[in-house]
Amino acid sequence: MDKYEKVIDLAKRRGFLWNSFEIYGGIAGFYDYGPLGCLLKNNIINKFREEFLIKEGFYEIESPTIMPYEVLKASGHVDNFTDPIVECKNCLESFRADHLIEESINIDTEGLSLKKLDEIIKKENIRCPKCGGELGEVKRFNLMFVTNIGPGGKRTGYLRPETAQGIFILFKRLSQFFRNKLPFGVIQIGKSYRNEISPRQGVIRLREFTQAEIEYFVNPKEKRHEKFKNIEDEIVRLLPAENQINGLGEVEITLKEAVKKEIIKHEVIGYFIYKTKKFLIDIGIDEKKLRFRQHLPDEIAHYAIDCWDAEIYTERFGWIECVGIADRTDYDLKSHSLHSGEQLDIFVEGEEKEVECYEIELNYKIVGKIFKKDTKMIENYIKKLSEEDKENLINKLENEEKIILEIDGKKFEILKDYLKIKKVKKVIKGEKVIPHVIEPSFGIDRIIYCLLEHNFVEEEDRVYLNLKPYLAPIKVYVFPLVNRENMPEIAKNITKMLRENNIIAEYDDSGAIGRRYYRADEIGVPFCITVDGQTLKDNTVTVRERNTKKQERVKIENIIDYLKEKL
RNA sequence: GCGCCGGUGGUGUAGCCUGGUAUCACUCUGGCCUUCCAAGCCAGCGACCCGGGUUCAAAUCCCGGCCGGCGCACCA
Repeated sequence: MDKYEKVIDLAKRRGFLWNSFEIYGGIAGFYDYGPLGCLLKNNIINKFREEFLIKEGFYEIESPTIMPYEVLKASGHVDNFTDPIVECKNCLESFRADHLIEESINIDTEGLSLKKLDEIIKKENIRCPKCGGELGEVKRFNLMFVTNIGPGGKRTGYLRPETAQGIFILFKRLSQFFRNKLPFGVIQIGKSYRNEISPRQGVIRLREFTQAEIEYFVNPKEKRHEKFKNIEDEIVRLLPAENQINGLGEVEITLKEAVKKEIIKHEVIGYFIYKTKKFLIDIGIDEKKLRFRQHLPDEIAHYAIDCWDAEIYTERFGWIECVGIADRTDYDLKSHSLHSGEQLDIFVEGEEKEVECYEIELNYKIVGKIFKKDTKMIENYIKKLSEEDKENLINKLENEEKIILEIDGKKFEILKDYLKIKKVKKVIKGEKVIPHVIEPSFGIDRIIYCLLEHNFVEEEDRVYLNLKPYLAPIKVYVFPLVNRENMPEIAKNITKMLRENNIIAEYDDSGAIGRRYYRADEIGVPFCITVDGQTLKDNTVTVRERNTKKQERVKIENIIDYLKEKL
């Protein structure tokens, strides 16, 4: 039995993780969180909120998990989140088109279009490897789950493949919420869906999984971070792209140096690498089993300029990607702006500059009488002119005494005295920019598995989960040492008192005391309270700490304070 | 999705080859006992992955599916 098996076995037996739909045979890629798993997951997510929402001043939003076609079209998922497949016309079996070609004629199909793949199959007369039948057209298999919105299936929807898009499309609302000041950070925590071809490795690769994503919007010209100097001496373990290419290993380096040497592109990414490390270590990931690996040039998304994965070491799977930290630039906002027609930018105050420009107003007394209803149209036209166009117009008017404006197919003759032209000096305080977005994206399910594995401790005579008290699903077990002399009643009352003080506690009086300790240890209960003979005399109980097994006598009336201090 | 291997109470298993409804241990539940780390005693709950075929009869043989493991592929 390897460690993975031991951990999953424990998780299943004790109610952390279960295969979904088990009584119907199960479906790969789906897992249920049982009672303890759910508590643990919520505790982790709350820690995430503490670290990013409270301490960083980010805010959380929650958007739908079903998204209309347009959103995913704009994000590129409809077109690019796909594999090319081809179906046999005879036996209806599906194959990866690119692989079929590579196998049959041994050429590289990287980057070829569907059409091209189709042509190759026709030209080379590639046939079904199973039955020899003719192959159909090459199609895309999209890894998104498709659904219909509303009756009649008129609108196509998809289950979101990432939570990020929900944030991007709220950009206008969000920038207003943050009073139009960069930088700002937005969090979304929730389910995402990918119809994986062959999900395996338990909870590591799921079709429905929980992401906690941050989109941190920054001025493209300002990728420094105000808190970087506080953390720049922190040493991190990095595996830069260059080292991977040259077969070199990891480096231990301060963030300051990594940014200075341009291993890490800029301070913001550096800062999030620090925050990610802090969060993971705070919840109990083993620091020795954590590293940050930079994406290689051929694996990084084309729109990203730097990307680092927090990788966590597991005994069975080796290093697995649990967090991705990417600078996605303005790709998403630009794309949504283009497709939606909304301006997704923000005004950034910059250096004060004095510029000369013209102000043009209509001389309404004259113009109004002449153009009547069309006046408004001319007014709008003039307002929208750029500085350059204004200058051209004014010059022309000077030279030719009149100009003809053509607006919406109508022609208007404008004379010099129709306009009031003023040359003014204006102070410009900034410009409109499309923010860049730095995205740390956490795979919560993977992190939970790694956390369980790293904190699964085997001793000669017991197994325990070394969960931090604040993360442990159940905080306290309460036992009567023996089931007589009122001890069960006292223990039950203590359990009740703990629960009334918001401490999750369980009562257990079955079997011998050792067995109860064992059961509690196995699910990571940090404290066990035992009511014994002495309790009857002086109202004290023993509090036993999970890892050390050491006991301390505490007065019942002080129990709540005692525990709250440690949780 | 391909190839190989596997699937029996909650867990680990015996039985499968050579067809006749299932072994043992642990866990779990209730009780007794027990004054601090899986003690003991009594009683109890609990399983042949699903579907089809062969057969008087299928956990057992055959086929398909599902799930799991490994290898390949995939992982924007």
